[in-house]
Amino acid sequence: MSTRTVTVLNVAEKPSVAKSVSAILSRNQGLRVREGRSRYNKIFEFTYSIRGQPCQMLFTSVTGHLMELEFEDRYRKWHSCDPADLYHAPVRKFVPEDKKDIKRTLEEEARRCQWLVLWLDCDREGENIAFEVVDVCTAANRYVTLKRARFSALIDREIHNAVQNLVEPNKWFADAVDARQEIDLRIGASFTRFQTMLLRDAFVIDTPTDDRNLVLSYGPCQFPTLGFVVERYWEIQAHEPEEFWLINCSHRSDEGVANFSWMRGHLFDYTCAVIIYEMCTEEPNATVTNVKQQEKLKYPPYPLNTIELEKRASRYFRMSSEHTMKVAEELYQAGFISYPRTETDSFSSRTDLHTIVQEQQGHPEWGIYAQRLLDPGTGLWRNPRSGGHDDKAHPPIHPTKFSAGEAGWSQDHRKLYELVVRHFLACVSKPAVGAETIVEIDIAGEQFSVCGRVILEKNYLDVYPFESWGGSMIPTYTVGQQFIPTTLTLDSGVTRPPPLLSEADLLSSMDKEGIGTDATMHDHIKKLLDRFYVTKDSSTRFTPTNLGEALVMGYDDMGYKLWKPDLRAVMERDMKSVSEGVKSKDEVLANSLQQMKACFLDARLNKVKLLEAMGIFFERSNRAGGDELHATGEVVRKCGLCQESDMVLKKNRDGNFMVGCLGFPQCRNAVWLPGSVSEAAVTTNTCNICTPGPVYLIQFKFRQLEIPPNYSVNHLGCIGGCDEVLTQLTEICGRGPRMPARARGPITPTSHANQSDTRQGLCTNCQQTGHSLNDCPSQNLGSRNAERRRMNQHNGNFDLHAGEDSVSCSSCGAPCVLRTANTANNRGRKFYSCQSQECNFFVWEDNLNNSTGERSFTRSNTIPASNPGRNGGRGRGQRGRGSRSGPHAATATFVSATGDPISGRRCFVCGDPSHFANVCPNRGG
DNA sequence: GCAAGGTC
Repeated sequence: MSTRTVTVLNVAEKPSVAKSVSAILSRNQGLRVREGRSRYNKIFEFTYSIRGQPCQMLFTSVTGHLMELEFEDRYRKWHSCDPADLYHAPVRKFVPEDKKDIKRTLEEEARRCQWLVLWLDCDREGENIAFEVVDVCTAANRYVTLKRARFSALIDREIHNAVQNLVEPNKWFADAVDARQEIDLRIGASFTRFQTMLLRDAFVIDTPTDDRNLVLSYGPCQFPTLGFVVERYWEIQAHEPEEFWLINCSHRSDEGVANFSWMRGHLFDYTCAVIIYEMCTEEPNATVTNVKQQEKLKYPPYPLNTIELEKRASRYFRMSSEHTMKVAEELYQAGFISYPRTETDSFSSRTDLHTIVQEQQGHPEWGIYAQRLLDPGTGLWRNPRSGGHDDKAHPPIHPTKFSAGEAGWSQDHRKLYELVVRHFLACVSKPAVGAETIVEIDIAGEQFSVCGRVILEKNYLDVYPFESWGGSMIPTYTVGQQFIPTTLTLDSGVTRPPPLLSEADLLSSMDKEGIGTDATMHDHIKKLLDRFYVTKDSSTRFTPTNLGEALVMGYDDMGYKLWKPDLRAVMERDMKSVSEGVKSKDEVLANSLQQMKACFLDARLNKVKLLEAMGIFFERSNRAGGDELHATGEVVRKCGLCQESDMVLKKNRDGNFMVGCLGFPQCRNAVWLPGSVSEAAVTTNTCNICTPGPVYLIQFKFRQLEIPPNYSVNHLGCIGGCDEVLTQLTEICGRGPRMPARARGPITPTSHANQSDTRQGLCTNCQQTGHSLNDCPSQNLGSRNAERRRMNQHNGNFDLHAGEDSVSCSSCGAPCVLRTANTANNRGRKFYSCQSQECNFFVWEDNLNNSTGERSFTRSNTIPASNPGRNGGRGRGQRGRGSRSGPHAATATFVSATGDPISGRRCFVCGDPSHFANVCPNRGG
């Protein structure tokens, strides 16, 4: 061991780490600081001893990556080569202009050093940056000795331990990043050039930018992010509202009101609901069967990491994630909050949490709370929970300096600082405590329940007003107590589509699927907005633009998952293999690029899919010569929306008919016609109902196999809104162009609030353009259609291929045919349908067999046997007489749980076929 | 003019 002092160049990934580590190692003794070439990256100097070796330590930093990857010059220009060449064009790493000063500092300092110690973040990117630093330093001084400091937190013990146990840099980690960079560059550049050059000039793309400057970028992170937005949008469009029924019960006493909920939730079968409701109203006496009292805790949030900060700022303040990170960065630079880019959501046991709280005691708004927190007598303190993530480099985001507001702060600086402080104080507080009482009652064998809650201690909620926990008082009940409900109603509702994705939803999806990193997610979201792929409304919800939807649709029609997270997931797995030494960088690169090139070439062969998808939304540009997709058709009426142009009948390339406004794209009024239309021609006959006229009638011919048997193949119809046949067939068969085929995966009925803001001009009832929900022509038909569905459950597209398994209709005796439903909710489900056009009988096949599952619970024509007590011989004489064996009827007779045949057309109280029992005037009570 | 990843 030489006793001669060696000079050691230490390099951290960012200035803050250089400063912290220098302070720890020098113990703030003899620490000097001087300027480097870069104004942000200072150089700290102090003496230290590494394993007995006296060292003159120089500590500086970079700012993230020092180098970028680019194609060689001759491939840089867009028209310099075929985009497919970019999969093998030579690439090089270089130091960009704005990093040259850091490079010069490293070169100058390296020349006078014997050792180089790499203090970059201990993750893959950090390891890669370490090798960039090594490249620069060894080019200036090839004799320098390389060492890596491996640390897991910026705390004394870790740092001293790291410097006394220096290791070798990990090439595998760095290789993994090299592979990722190269794949991202080649895929991104090739697809971006391809789709931009293919589409930009071929269509009139109405974006706020000059067409010539429009870039239709593709990237392995931005496209899956776009995919999340489009997928949700399609889910909303494919949603078929479904009517459901539920029984509500309330009870008012001297102590207040209790609103009981039906424990079945709701039923989709009206007849079932009516039967049960009937039983309840006939024996309305309620018996309290259970009173459950329990203490409930509402826990404070986990310590704050980047994604959570972005999500909460979006939810509480509607700040964009990009703006949040900008403001957080400024607060960090000014020393008010800790480092804002961190995955960590648990505090190290060594963090001095009390001191952080102490600093906040003087704040006019939360100072008192901080004082209470520190007073052991209050018992308010509780050690923070662990969220389970630790990036080993930074603590959770927390306040680092007291402020009651600074002169230069904007409202957003104040809000974000307040969020960070209140979140921190909440984390070290006790959970809120509530007392919950759940009361269950039985009415005629049906169970109902209500929950009351009293907040006993607010605790953390006192300092965290962003979260709330509602209390609700209910009267006192005892088991066995009986009462007559104040109200007992049969109510209806309709399933709603899920809402558009909010910024917080989007961040969650990206986080879950591994798209981007905590430091880049907001960039990808911003990129979608900058590229005009999506728009964001005032409640931070995202809608794809026509451009965004068309691009995703084009690749989807090719059958590629380029807009799904899968590609990124595969790359992530490959990177992991490289970083573990399981695969080599070259192997992964060769394999991955070969596959992606094949995919690229295939996509280019199938470019017509992209063109077709774009053609649905955009006019062909004259620049590209001609407009084959929008040939002018016959005039049907004057457009009621723009009141300028004519609406004409058109046939799209995919064979579907529509009536669209010639003012397109300025006016987007359109009526989509049923997908089952095979021929359509405008006649000279006019409608004498629809205004403003004239509205010319259209002679339609439908494909027989695609419409229910009780509809005629030929139909003279009106698109003005008066034509119920057309409306029904549109509902049954789906609209022509695209939406029915877009429903991906099961669409779960949800009860979210009505869609407030979908794409402009799109009706939320029928999803067509040209009118709003309020004046939707299908709106008033909705209830009639629901009624029709109840009467005649032929609510599907029918495939008449399976005719052999026939049974006799129990209603009229005619043969029944086994068919397959083709609606979104029942696609593939078999049912028997009577062949007689006069008879409406049908029964689901799985109700005849012993099928099980939720579907039979919610949509079955028989009452589920979830409540066997109901058949206990109560009610009117005939009820309970039935020979029902299990949850499903064993014969083709359409029966209720009680065994009663159900005609579906008469009132159960008076037998009158003109109404149902819930509105029967003879029902009484 | 293209990606995504660091960071001021």
